[in-house]
Amino acid sequence: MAMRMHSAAAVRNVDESSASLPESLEVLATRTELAEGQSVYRAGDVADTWYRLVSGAAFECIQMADGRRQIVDFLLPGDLFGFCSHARHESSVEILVDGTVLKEYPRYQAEDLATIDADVARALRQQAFKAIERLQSRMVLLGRTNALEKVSAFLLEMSERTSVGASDDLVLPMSRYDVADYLAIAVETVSRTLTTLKARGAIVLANSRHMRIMDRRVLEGWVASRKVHLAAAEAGQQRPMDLGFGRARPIA
Amino acid sequence: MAMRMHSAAAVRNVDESSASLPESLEVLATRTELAEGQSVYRAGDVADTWYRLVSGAAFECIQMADGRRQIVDFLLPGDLFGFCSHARHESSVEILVDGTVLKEYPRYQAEDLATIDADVARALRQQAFKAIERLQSRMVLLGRTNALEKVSAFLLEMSERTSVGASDDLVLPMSRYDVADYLAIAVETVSRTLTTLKARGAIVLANSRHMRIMDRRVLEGWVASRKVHLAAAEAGQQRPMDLGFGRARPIA
DNA sequence: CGTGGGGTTGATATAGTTCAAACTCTGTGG
DNA sequence: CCACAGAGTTTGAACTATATCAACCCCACG
Repeated sequence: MAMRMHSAAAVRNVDESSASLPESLEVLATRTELAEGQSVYRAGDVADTWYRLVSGAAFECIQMADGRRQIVDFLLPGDLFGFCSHARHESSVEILVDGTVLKEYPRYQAEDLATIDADVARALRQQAFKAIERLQSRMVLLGRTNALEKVSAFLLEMSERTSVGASDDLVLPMSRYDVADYLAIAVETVSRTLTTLKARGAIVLANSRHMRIMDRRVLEGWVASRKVHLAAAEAGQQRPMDLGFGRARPIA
Repeated sequence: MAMRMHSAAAVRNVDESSASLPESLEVLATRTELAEGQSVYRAGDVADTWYRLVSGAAFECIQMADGRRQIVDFLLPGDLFGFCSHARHESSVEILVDGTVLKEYPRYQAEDLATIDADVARALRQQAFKAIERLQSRMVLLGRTNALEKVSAFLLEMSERTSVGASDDLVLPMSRYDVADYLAIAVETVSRTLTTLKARGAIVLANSRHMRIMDRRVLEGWVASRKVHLAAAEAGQQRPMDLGFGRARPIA
């Protein structure tokens, strides 16, 4: 099971910082450290715990009847997960890198606390709303868009989520297979697309997981799936720049 | 703008029933009736209201820079929407059928109420969790799966969400274009796929929006994207039945 | 040094997009 | 009341992006 270690994924730690969970909730938490390949929970398990990833990385996925899987989200430091409106989980969560640390919050204790502490309730609601928005953005990406758009947007997303500052260095904690199941394209297509982006000078690969973004513009140029009001805010010539064979549809 | 009326979409009313919002929240609500084509809110609008659709139908969509749009959700009676973690909306909501009724809840009053009334807080959280699960299921559908799977799953979803009892009659409140933008496939593909399903005896079309499901099994047979533990529960021979040219991948 | 998982690259097949045209239905105006 | 108009829908034909199949490379590890 355990694969060999790639250059220990340089994902920042977010201990108390970005997550912004009230202290009253934090005292309920238990700390756990897990190894690569271990699962936090599986589809069908009782959903009696919420989690927050402190360091490392994981993914949440849904297994399908025919053996395929869809990775629904990559979990990075600060992310809250394990929410479920039922008694049992519909998805599974698996650890991507050795030594991933997470905090566990007993669900019913936390819910009880939320009935008493309005701050806790608000924080939870806020986290849920954020999750909804992230899912919606991801739907846009999954739905439309071609492989170049998907991979470009993926790199930008990961860059934004994992980098400490505005670094252009990017270390992916997941394999090409994982990326493929996240973007819902074949591994081969992921690989080919990265090669294309490399050829266009958008990125440079140190090794398969470690890359540097050389030209964000090229990546952004492919992402037509930006929401309009955001795109509009960028002013100027933001029409998807012609990269040689671009064929953005006529603007309605 | 206003298109002609199709046989007034037979969508059930869910007045106080399924929604299960606490009475204390309900007293804040305002009732509004809207016509087809009107928008409830647009991307960029201030998000100071939550909504619940009482009767009729609407859709939530995200407009993209190149003119395409992704329909993120169809809203049917009982559905709560308008949640937003920011101050402004990232998506738009448009009415699909004339005379759609919705209730409006002032966001900040509702949030204040949630800090006092734990029932309100719990109901909101629960609704948010449900929304997350629905979005995840939809991601699975969008991501993988071919046109037949998408359309079949769509019909089953709509049948489940709109029918009062276990009726096999299905009246779609939306156009083929809307379906296409929901499933992220071309209109032509939607049309062709429906024709295929008709030819296979899965459905019968009264008119373009009104159909009857003749053989649920055929539809379900295409939906390999069922989650495993659900599919497993169905026991027996649930391997995607051979419909002539099925080509489910080998089971890992 | 061999093994095996991950990754890349190539050749081929195909599902779905795109372009184009015809058809259906409903509402409108002469 | 019928003809016209136009959106919505269906069907056809050609094209293409991506999946699929297959080979190969690379590197860590035993």
